[in-house]
Amino acid sequence: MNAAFLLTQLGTHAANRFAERIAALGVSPPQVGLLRWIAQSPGNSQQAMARHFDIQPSRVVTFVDELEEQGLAQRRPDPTDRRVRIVELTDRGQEVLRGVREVMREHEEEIVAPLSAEERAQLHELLRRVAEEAGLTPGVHPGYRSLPPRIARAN
Amino acid sequence: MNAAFLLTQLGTHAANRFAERIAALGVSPPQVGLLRWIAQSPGNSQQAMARHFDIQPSRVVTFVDELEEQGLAQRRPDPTDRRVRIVELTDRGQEVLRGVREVMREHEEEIVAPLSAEERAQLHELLRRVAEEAGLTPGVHPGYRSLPPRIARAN
DNA sequence: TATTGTTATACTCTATAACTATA
DNA sequence: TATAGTTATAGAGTATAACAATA
Repeated sequence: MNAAFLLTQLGTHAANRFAERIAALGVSPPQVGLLRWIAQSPGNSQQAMARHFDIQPSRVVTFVDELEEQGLAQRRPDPTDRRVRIVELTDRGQEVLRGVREVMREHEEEIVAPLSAEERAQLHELLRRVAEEAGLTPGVHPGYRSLPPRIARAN
Repeated sequence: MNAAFLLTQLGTHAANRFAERIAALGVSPPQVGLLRWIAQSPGNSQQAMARHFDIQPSRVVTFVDELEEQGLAQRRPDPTDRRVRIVELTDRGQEVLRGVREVMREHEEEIVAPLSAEERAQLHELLRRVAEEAGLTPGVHPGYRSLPPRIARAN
């Protein structure tokens, strides 16, 4: 079992566990990504969101529709360009986001549970360097675009 | 960016890169998983395969169909139980598997490229312990069952 | 003419259940 | 009555292209 396979295996495991945890808050992993980004970069359009996450604009529509239906975000017209719809969090969305942050802390603790404080720092630094070399955008999940999302993978 | 998120992000990246590499050999990630398992545990039924990978028997049918159409594996009747179909590799399947192993070495080298030999050993050991604590079956990819396989994840 | 957001459509992956042939 | 393999069906997730409103 080489490091690349362990990364794939653990990455999927971590994503699955996180999805289970936030399901209790009524949100999905991509919704969490959007909530966090909306909070951090307020006043942005859906196009900006599509560019940031490198997804299709039509998918942004679906995600924002979901957030709106759940009362976590709302669309607002841009006063300077009537084509644009600015997306912002509702009070309830900010509340859910606080819950998400707590879940993230619990999740992190669970994943690195078997490691000492020193080992955690070591792992973090090694992963950070590998991610940097791979050219990954900090905070943005690369998704599964080119990957047939099936189960019985060897790597 | 905590370790859990880095694992998710890097795991997806590694899986995507591996899928790209083996696409040149004409096989998909799950096909690689099956090829390797068939080679390592010869004479097994499709049911055994479904149990090992924890997937539905109906999916095994699809995967083995694909392998057969590509001439990489073939079904053979079990002499002791006429319900059972034993799956084995063809010569061409074994040849492709050798290519897959070479690709795995190249892939591993690419992922850990920025690390020294000592750091690679460190990372491997840390990942191994985390995977063990998480209860992951060695060599079996956990898949994306409970995870909405979308792109804009926060974790 | 280009851009924002939206809708429509098709395609892939997956889970479930029903079916057949054997045991 | 249970099991191995298969087929059929429906549901998610995704990509693509076309569209209306606006710039």
